[in-house]
Amino acid sequence: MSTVPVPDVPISAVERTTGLSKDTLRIWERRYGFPRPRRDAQGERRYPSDQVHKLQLIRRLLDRGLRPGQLVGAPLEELIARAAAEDAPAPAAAEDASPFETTLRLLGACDEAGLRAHLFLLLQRLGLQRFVLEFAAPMNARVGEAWSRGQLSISQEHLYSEQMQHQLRHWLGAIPPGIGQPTVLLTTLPGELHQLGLLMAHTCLGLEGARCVSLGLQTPAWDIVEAARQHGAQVVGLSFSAALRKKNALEMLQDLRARLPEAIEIWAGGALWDPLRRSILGVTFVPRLDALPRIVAEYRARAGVGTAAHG
Amino acid sequence: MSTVPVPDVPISAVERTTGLSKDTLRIWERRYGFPRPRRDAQGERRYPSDQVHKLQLIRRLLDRGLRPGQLVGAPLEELIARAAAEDAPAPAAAEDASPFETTLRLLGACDEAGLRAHLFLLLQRLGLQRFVLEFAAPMNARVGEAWSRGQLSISQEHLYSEQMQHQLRHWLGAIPPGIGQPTVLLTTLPGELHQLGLLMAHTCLGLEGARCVSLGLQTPAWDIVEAARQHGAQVVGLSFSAALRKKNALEMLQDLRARLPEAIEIWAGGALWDPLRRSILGVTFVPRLDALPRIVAEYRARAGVGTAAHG
DNA sequence: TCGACATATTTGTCCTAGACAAAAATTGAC
DNA sequence: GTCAATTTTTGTCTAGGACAAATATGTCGA
Repeated sequence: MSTVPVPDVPISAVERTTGLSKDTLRIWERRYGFPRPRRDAQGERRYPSDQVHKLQLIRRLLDRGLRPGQLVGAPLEELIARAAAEDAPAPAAAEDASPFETTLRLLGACDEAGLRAHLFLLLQRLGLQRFVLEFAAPMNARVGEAWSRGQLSISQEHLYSEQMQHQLRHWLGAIPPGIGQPTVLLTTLPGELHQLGLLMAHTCLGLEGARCVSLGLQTPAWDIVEAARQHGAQVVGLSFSAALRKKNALEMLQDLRARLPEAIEIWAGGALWDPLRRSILGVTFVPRLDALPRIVAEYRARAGVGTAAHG
Repeated sequence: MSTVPVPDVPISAVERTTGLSKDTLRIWERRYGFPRPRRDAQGERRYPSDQVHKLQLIRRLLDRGLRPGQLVGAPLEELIARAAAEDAPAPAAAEDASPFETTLRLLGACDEAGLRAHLFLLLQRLGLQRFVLEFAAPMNARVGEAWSRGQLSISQEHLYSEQMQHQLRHWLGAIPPGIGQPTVLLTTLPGELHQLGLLMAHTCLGLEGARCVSLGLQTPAWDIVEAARQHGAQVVGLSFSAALRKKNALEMLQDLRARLPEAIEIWAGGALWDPLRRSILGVTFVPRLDALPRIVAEYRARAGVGTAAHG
């Protein structure tokens, strides 16, 4: 219990905490009658915290594929029931002792030290490549599911991402700085917030002997073009997560393809690509991480270059 | 030269790449006559790329403290002249061989391998603590300056951040997982995009023997409260960069303070705090990283606990 | 010359309410 | 069942007006 009362929040704060745009919040109010914020002295919207919580719950359900029309107007109890209903099916399956289940259990318990040790041992046991391909990639999907199902909180998902990043970056530093072919410039387009996909791709490409230069998240298209030139990259590697809006992602990708010299390839991987794969010429889609070795090999055959040792 | 013409971009894309809100873009157009986008078949704004570039230049000048009224209406040449005028004073000073100058030179040359080696050697020479306090902290400021002065591109700044992150995370993994006092939950508020500050704080606290749990970037206030409870944190450590809007930052911080149990302290550090330091009760401001040892010591004295060994 | 205070200007965010296209769901034909 | 055509749903965009917070300018006194 805090002594200071939690004040009703303005629309900008709700946009921040729920990820719903101001426009969306206003039009839901107009169409569905919810949320129904109070107004301050200037007539501006002030959202009570219970409405914000309900909006966050709605957001989670939306991410699971439900539609606003059925959710936004519904009473809170129904939302909670729906959330519970979707929680039921999955957790029944699978062996409890698998690395996946263990990870989820440690996350659920917020056991940071245990998680760190678990990931470390797993990496040592599998080796870096198998750790990434056979554990990290499916584990990411599991964590994402568990989060959207409400079984993990945002902070627990963050904890997972942070620990996994530590492991990957630690061992990534041990890969000899590439002098091989091709030179891949790794980054994401603006708006993308998920680092893990990029880091895993970096690891896989590094293990294939490619020379990787990573710019981290959110590089604007124009700067990608500049950087590709400056680093002498033959390939631009992009990572996408489900969080990126489809429409925006497509536009940005087309834009980048148009600005980048044709000789430089674009390899795009990550989530959310089923409807988009066909639509852009000159972009190689990486369906899964374990396709990267093949794609690198094909590139080398096409470009007439060998591995690091021969290039 | 690309065969596909670069398409004019919609307002949402301009918002993303320039950081100027849609409202701002529209009102500048109304007030200053710039930008002046074309309209598509539906009457929606389509910004040509040269206008977007000019907007990015304006944005950079705004960050240096100039005001929109003098910039937005001005012709491109004047903006470039102004940018050049502000570039003049700084680069004259300082020894060329200092680690700072060397880093900037390597960045300017986009020499990733050289940068990596330089940082590695520097870290080994100084040790982790001095590397963070005496090199990384001032270097960050230098890179930020150089960027806002237009001497470094976005991609070069990203490269710096990425390499520095590698070094810090690599050696952070070597610090024994803390069992000491206090337990600090490290994260940033939503909207924050800069990781380095958080990582440096993590390193400093780890070296003081505190038990650190990092959630990475952008944890909503409510989830911070939850996570602090679950991890048994005595302190929530927050990192702020200059990019975060002042008003939003203040509001979010007040909100968090109100929701968090009084027994849990908030330590806030980073840029942009001069005007805000006094305004929030119950928040300890960390003026610079090298103040952390003192703050930790004071905490221990106050709480009547020793270091890790005694706690 | 400098600081403190009152006034004026600048500037970003919020408001309303209407329009429309892309995405999703539904219907119909085969 | 599968594919195409239609309807509904849904988010983003538009316009100009309003206002308060941030910043600049002017005035006074030390």
